Amino acid sequence: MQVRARIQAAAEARFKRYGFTKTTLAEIGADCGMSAANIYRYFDCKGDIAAASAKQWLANLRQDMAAIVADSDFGAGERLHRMIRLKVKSLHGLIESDLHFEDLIEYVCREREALIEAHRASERALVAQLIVDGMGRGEFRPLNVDTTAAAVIVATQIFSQHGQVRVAPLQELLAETDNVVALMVEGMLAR
Amino acid sequence: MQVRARIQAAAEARFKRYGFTKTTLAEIGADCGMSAANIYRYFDCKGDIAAASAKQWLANLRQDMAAIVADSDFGAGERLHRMIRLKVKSLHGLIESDLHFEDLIEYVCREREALIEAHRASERALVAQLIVDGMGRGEFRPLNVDTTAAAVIVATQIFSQHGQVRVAPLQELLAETDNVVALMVEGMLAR
DNA sequence: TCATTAAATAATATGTTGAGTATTCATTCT
DNA sequence: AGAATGAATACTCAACATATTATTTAATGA
Repeated sequence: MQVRARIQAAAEARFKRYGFTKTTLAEIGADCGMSAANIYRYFDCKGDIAAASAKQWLANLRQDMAAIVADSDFGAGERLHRMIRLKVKSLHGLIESDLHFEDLIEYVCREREALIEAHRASERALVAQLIVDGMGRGEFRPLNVDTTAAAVIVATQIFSQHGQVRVAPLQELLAETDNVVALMVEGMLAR
Repeated sequence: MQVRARIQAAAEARFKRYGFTKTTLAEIGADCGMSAANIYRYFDCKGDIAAASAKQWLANLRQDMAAIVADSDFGAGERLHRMIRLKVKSLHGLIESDLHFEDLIEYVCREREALIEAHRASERALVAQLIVDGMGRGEFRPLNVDTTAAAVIVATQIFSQHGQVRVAPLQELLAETDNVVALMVEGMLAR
């Protein structure tokens, strides 16, 4: 395994078990059989390791969402439902895993806004793709694709905020999510 | 003016100018010509004074929203738009007023969740009323009133979070709000 | 030359103290 | 008795010292 990947894996394991702030570079280095200083040959700073993990997690999520979008066995509305549900479930699972990922999530949300915003842009693109597809099928009425995609993402954003996710049980979150998406899909359908 | 009201007014003036945390009970007392200790005859704690102010502000907002709901010159969809816009504009105005209300808002959101939740319940009730009215007019299709009202409130909630409000300019917030509401209203319309 | 480290430095977190403030209470005033 | 206060107490916050940790640098070994 490449050194960089080994470092990232070791760091991820510790972030998971002890949290981001309570993990030291010395510990990560020791896990990889190297000094803390040497880590800087592979990452510019501690936060970059966390960011790399987060980026990968988001990329996985995106891939799973893309798979749903691509599955044309289902209607566009149905796929939208599934996509948003997946997103909510994934984040909830991460937070509820009783591991100590919370401060890593907080760090990334606070210090790496660009990462989050890029992911959100990808989500908008996926929804846009779904909308185009839905219009092509005659399932959706003619819509302003970008505006509508943005509206869907922002309206469901609340269900992916850790503050929100922490307090509500998954079932409740999913029920509310479904209601919001259902209403929006209904607004998108062709008459 | 009643003593309690005088205290509240004096506190509000200072909260507005200097912020919640930087205002001391001694100052509020001095403004009312009394000792800090005596304030405790009228409020149980400092936070209760802030809560009373917030409660009143929310009650005002609710009243303005109710006025919009009651104005049957407009269609239900149009009234929903106006109601949500008013909410977004009001909070934005409060935060942008360059006064120092921010820490008071944070305090209330953090320590007085019940107040916020009660207000949100009122909002849901107003939207529910609007939906019933819209259905009565034949403007809306038959809907599950409570579920739909909850969906509208939660989907637009993001526009009333100070974290969100602080970063985005009002015009942008309003545009996004309108897009979300428009899509949901479209989903509510009778065919 | 590249990978690595120990040691130096910078930044951050932790702990401690003192000052300031919220809250309580015994007492005074009316 | 109800209204109010000064003084006592408890709590919170800012400033400072200390310890940990992140990051840089100069030096070493492959």
